[in-house]
Amino acid sequence: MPLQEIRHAAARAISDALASAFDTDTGPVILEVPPGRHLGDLAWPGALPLAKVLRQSPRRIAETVVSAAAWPPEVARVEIAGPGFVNLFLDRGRLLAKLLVPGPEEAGAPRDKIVVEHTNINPNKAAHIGHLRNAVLGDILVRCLRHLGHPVEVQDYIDDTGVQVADVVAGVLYLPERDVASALGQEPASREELLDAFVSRLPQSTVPEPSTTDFDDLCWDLYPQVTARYESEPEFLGHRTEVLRAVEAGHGGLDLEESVFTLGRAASSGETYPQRAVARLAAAVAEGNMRCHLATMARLGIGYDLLPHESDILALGFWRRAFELLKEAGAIRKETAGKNAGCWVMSLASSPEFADMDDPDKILVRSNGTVTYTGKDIAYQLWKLGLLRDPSGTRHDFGYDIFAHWRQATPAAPVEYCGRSGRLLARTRPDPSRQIFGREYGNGRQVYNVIDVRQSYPQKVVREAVRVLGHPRAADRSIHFSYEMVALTPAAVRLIEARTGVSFGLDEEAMSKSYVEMSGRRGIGVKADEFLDVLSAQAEDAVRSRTAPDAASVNVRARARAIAVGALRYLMARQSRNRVLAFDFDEALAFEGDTGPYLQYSAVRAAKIFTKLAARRGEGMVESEEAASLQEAEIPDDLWGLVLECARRREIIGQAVDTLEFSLLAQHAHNLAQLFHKLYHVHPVLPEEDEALRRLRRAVFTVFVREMRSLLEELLGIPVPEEM
RNA sequence: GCGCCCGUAGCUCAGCUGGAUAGAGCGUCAGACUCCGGAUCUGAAGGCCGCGCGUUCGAAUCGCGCCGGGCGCACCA
Repeated sequence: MPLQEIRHAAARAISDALASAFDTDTGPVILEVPPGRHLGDLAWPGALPLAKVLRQSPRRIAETVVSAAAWPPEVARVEIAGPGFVNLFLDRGRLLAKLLVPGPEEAGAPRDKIVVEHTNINPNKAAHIGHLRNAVLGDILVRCLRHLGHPVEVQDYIDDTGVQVADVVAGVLYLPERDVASALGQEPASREELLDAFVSRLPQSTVPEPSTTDFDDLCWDLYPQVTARYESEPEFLGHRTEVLRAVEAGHGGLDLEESVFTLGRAASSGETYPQRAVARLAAAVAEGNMRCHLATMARLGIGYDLLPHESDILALGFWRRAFELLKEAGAIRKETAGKNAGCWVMSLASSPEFADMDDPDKILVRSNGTVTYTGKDIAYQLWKLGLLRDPSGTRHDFGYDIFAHWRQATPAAPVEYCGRSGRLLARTRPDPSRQIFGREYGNGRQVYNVIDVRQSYPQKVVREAVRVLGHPRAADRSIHFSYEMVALTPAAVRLIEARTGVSFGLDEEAMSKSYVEMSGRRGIGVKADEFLDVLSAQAEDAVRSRTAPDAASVNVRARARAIAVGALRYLMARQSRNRVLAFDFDEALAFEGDTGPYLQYSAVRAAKIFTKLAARRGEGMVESEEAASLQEAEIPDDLWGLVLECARRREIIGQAVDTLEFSLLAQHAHNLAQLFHKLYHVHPVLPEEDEALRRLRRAVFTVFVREMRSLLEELLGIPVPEEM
């Protein structure tokens, strides 16, 4: 933040000087960071391109600017270098002192709410590492926005009426008993008994303990069996349709136990399954998986504010209203002929973005009258933006109730669901009269949808729908935060096959590519909880090998968990978002080099200096009173480099949010850690007898420790363990 | 076919709103403190920045055209 201010002030000084010295518009002034410390702390190369316009040598322009500019007090010295670069040298002591004084966070005007939707895992199987990329990126976005002072509402959308949930239900109800039994890990039994066994695996608490043998893992095993069946026996697809139809009709609040009983009885007597009971089972499957997903994300310190359910979007007629609005706006039409006959389609021909498409129409209502996902998503998006309204202007809204409360001990600690206090996690309800006192959901001024790049096209359609409904500005504020998928390296695939004894049957061509796409349908993937367990175990070994054997009391588990989360989150964050992340076990399990633990280690090590310092010299971190005495300090280049870098947080965050490129933030943190590690050996604090020198080092490391902790824990969500 | 993304060291990736010597990590090789933790640090080797043309005082960065790879263009989500 301080550097950003100085940058603005210096840029203004230059543009004022330009304005007074020359009579033409010279464009915006951009200051950059020069390539070497000897070239200053900030640089303006603008004299070079101006040379032609002003018909003067760039050097002369630079001289004119330098002598005319009223530099802010933070600028200590200005030099002109090379062909005409203007290099600014900052007042080092002054900036260091400033960084040590906790600055007043600028309050600013109250800001509008931002809605961020992320995670959104299909509630029909366990989360895999691809889902983690979504959740981690979404979570970091949320953390950054909040850091910048925005109120943010985090939504995890639950697609509880989709095909994938129906597939799992179809599996339990119709797959041969022996297949269901094998997924359950038990001996073959009657359908009735299997149904009981299946339901008994549902999570027993609001959010269960994370596990790799949980309900979502059971579904993970069952689901591929169903999809395989569809391929070998196409008639089996009829069961999917049947379940979907039941889900769409709703269960009307039927009791789960009763439903299971009815289903079991129907199975043993050979009757058809009663629709409402099927729907109830489907709801239980979705909810069971959702709870497991919350548990997985909790490990990573990721929590939410609201769980909007697709079933509620349908039940509350959100689509019906959106449909009316679209019809009124003339944005959709019913096809009477051609391949889309009988469907309601949205024409995209008039928008330039879609103009070149072969078929610029997108189906929103199928010929059988059901709504496509894109249709529902339009309704949901309108609600998120507060634009789903009656003719009278009243906002259409969900019913709500409290799903859980949660808290975190520190910003990056695991989320704990417990008790009746803490942050509130709400879920939507089909009864709009149910509201939570003092809470309003949706109605965001800006909306981020964190969804992988493969859904760019439907996301564009949603945005276009908002636009043609007369809300071009809102459409611009509907942002698709897209990122590339996580895939597996062939080596990773082979390893999973070897470990599980299951062959995915991939051909030679697929295995010769640089990566293999994960597929829930085929069961190809690395489960999130499983991977976190492996990481934790690995970290635990590492911690034990480094801890003195007599220190038995230390909480090795907690440290290992912090390291595992650090490694994972950094892995997900460091790569730029539009590159496929090819997951490789060796690389992902590395704790050295460009990894999360490297960053954590720098913070732990720096903090350790201060605990030793307190014990041996009775000195602590440099606080505001002592900071003033550093104003005149001579700060050598290397220490200064670290200080200057620490001052850049605000502009890095700003850039990361603007570009949705959080690898910038990860790199920045890595850069800081690297600078620190280099200085560490050269500038010892503890043994230094010169008090002034010791104070300077203490001051620099104070800035570093605080900055690093903030970057890691608050922004990247990477916990800093006590020791590691 | 149309659209989007990627192509930089042996491998994995930074750098891209044009700027001053193209950077990390892994791997390879050679080293480091009786001293705040070696999950660290120092050094070496390793680059027609996919290819070509153009714009510019200046291009890894911008434009056009190729080549190679991926994804999307469903009455799936």
